[in-house]
Amino acid sequence: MADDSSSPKATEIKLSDDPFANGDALVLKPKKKKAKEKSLQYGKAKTHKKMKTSKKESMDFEDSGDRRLQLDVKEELKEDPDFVVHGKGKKRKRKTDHTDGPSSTSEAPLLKKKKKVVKDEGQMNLATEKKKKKEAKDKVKKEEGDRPVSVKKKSKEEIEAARALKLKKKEEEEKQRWRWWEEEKYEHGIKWKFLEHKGPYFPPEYQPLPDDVKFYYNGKAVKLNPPAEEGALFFAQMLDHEYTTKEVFRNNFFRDWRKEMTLEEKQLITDLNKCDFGELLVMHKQRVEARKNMSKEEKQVIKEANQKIVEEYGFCVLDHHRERIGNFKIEPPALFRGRGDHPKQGMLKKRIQPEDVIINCSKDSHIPEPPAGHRWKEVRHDNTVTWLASWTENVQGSCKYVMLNANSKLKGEKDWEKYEVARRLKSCVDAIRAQYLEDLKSKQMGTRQRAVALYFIDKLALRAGNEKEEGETADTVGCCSLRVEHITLHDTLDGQKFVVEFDFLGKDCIRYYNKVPVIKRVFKDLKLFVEKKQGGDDFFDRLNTQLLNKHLSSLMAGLTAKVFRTYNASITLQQQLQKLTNKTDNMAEKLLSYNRANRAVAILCNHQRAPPKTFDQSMANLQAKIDSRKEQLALAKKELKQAKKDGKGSSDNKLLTLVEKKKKAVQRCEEQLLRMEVQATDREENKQIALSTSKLNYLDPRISVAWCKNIEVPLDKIYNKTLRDKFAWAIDMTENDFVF
DNA sequence: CGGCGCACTTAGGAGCTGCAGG
DNA sequence: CCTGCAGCTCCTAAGTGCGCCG
Repeated sequence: MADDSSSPKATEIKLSDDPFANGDALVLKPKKKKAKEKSLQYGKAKTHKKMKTSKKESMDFEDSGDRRLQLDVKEELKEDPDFVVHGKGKKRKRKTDHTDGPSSTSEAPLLKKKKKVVKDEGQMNLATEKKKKKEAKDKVKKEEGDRPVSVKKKSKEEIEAARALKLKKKEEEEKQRWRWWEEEKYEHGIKWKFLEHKGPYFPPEYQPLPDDVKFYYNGKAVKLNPPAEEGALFFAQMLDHEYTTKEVFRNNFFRDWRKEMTLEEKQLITDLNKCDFGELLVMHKQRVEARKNMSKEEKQVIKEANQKIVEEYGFCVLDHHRERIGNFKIEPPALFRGRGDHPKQGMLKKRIQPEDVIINCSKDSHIPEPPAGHRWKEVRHDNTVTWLASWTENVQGSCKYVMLNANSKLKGEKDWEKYEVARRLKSCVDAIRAQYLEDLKSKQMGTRQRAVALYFIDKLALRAGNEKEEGETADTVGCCSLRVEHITLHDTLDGQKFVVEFDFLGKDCIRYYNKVPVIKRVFKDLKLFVEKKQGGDDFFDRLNTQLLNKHLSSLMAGLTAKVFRTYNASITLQQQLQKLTNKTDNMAEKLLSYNRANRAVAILCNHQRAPPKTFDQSMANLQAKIDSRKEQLALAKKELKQAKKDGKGSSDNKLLTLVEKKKKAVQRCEEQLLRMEVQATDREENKQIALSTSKLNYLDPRISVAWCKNIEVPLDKIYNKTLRDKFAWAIDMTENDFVF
């Protein structure tokens, strides 16, 4: 397993045989897959029937699907004193090792000229790009025109009209789209020249409870003043959630809630356990129910009202173009829901007033009006930042921003740049790997630790792991903040040598569990690092993310720890797609292959999700459908046989057409069955894996676009509307021969 | 030169909705 | 025509990394 070179993670063995090692040599062609590729971790790419899933696909470092169990264990973990080790009473801050900064100069040649490179690559050949995209677009249009109209029984004309309208709208939209990627970039640091907007949208004021809904304390009805009452309602609404059973949540809530009470109320209400929110909860449920049961017309009215709000507040004008704002609504007050064991869960997140909000826009724009009777905290005109409004949130004291939608120029350009940086890493990753392998032997402890950390980041796609203030957030770690207790070293394990077992909570308290064979030198270093340390001690005591990133930026301009995640994710997708897909596959198989390639990335990046609540049920339903279809197929086959028999020797046309008909029926049945089986496989494999995060944030869209073009899969089979909007730049500029 | 705050990306879950399939 | 649920949108928390300041 360990030496499976097809693994996206098996970097140390790949240093020399990386198929992409010499840059552009390799072109992603729609041809057959190479016959002699080593079998990849996902097992059979081809056997669509009976893909028995899960076990086979485990990645090389992963111990037979262990990661799959993680979510189930999450709860237990919280109670397990051996796992959750709390810090030791102070901020986790480290002394830095001064003796071996990233001063080494030998890497210098790696960096070449920066900035320029990105720019040139980005802007290159505007003319040809333009031409090509034009052709591509024409082609699309033609194909759409040729497609036969779906033949439903209903009024064909209506359908036709609707279709035409849709197409027209699409064209319209396309015409309106700002093709910013064809324009010159602004000078460094300038984000816009003109910005105008209406300011954020504030949530509605609190509406006091009707008189017949009462809160009780100690059995007696108490009418609370509105702010306290609002707090009570927040808590009541969450009563069915397990949050409200947690001690920390309850204590935090109660403390903050009391701050909203009048002196009298405060004196009376001293014990949360004596509070009865029952009627509030009932009312809440009734309201939810009522909303659900609204008539179509009522719903339509609400929908239209919302659209009006979006129309008014949801857009801004940025450099002559109307752009969608991502989050124009101020976050309404609520109880803070931190993830995992968050020390601040249950605290009251206060209502934001215009007086808390800073507005950012052009001086010469129409300055947004604050709501009547209010003022803004400040109006500034800073075109070196991308936000339109900001405020400070009271629970964590952090800043919140109103920013543009992902399909905007500002976001898109940054995204494009991100992938270009990752592509530049591709061209020098071999040298960087060689360097850190060398550094594993350094005399400087700091350098060694840096090398090992890089090895993990590169091979396992770990996050950088910034320091966190203790007591402010849940106890989670990344690479640099790993502690001794998160790692177990096995000289041998299950027949493999030098196995490192990781078990820690990462971002969003998602558990990372993995058993990884490492090279001997790394293993030796790891042993060295843990000497004389306790479980709660930092694993890399001479390293932090600043040091690491400083070193990385000396190797390549713009290189930081997170670039490795982007790079390894994208390169993995590209490699897997090439291995898994066949042009001769049918559509369902192609899509399964795409999902599997996507899945390889999601597993690498540890993107998990809670299994859908209805997973087992819906799986069983699907299986039932498959079974009944199988019966149908058997029946159809029998009928075909019969028809053939009857028709043999006869020249009766009726009989012959009957045979043909039956043949078709069998075929159709088979196709449907296959499609369902593929779907079942896909769904099963995806039980606890979230594909969306990597699709949205890590996979260079040009890889997917080129794949679609090459293998003749319509793009909307893999990208929904949002994704197509976000990646419009890539869809527009990518040719079949794109190589990441 | 390290600590901190700001700006921006990445993340999973809740809740809604539209449509496939009965 | 109804309904269940997959897939989407929305929401906001939780990361990364940079640059400023003392």
